[in-house]
Amino acid sequence: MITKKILNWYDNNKRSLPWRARCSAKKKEYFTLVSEFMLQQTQVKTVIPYFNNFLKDIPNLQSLAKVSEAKLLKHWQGLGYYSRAKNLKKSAKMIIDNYSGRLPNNFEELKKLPGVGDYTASAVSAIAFNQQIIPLDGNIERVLKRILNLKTEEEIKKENLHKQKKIFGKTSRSSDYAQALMEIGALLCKPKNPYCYKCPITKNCLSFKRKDFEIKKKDKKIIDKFYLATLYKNNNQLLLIKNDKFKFLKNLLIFPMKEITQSDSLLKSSKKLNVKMSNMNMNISIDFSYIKNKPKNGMWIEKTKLENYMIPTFTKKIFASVKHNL
DNA sequence: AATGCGGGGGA
DNA sequence: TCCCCAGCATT
Repeated sequence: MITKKILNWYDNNKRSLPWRARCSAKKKEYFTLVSEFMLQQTQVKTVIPYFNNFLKDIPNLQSLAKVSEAKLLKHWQGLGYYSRAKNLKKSAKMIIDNYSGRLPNNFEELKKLPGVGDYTASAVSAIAFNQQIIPLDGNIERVLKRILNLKTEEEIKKENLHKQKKIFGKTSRSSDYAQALMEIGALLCKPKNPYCYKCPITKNCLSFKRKDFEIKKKDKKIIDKFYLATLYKNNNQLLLIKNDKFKFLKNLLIFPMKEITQSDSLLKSSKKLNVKMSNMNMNISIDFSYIKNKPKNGMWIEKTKLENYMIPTFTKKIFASVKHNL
């Protein structure tokens, strides 16, 4: 039985993670909520120190609901996806106001919390409340695709993956089982060079049988975009503006810039730079100039103090690549 | 159904 | 370099 093999492997091989520490039910709920928010698109190894620091300073739902924005973001600094932090705090407030300070124990109610989608609602249901539900994260998705050797567009659709989850069977240890499946994905059934020789379920695995471990995923198109950024300089200061023009980095600080064509980009630039952002590739040409036609809503920032502001990595990258010319 | 959101780690 | 990570919200 696949369920038993997986749980047995998990019992002998699971990592010791801070949010897996034995504790009261109430604390378990809080641990699960915080860790699941932090783990959204972020590796376990990265999250561990953040989780520990967070819990030291913000030990329960009540303190989280009252924490200052500055302190909250400070704890999140470097994790990325900062709206997760704000949503986590909002969720804490809602749980206190609407659910008497205890997490709702079912998928539908959990999904009403901001920042909680299908995955997190399923994961919390299973992990904190031992509900018979298997979350579909990147790890379990990969394990499923490997076991069934799913390849075609039809086969790898989310809807079909949710159907196929039934091959994992049922167990009364739903909390452990959800974590066990993710653990197998993370530790053994890796995207490349999976450790099949350690895997407890190779006998059930079609990819193993066929010796075909390639994972089929929807192909994302990468678009090249070309921009001309202008560095306005005034003594020690550089001009940044609040971005209300481009769809990315909304309301955050960027250098004044405009989109240009590829041929223009080839012609006019004193310096060229490639910046990768999200799934966009951007080719940025930098133009240097002194004060002229200052854009509206500009913000002069002393270049040595650039680091003190909340500035997106995108802008920092451009700055870093040109600062020796200033 | 696509796309934007950040940043880090590993090959 | 490129790929992926215990995804979510918006369009």
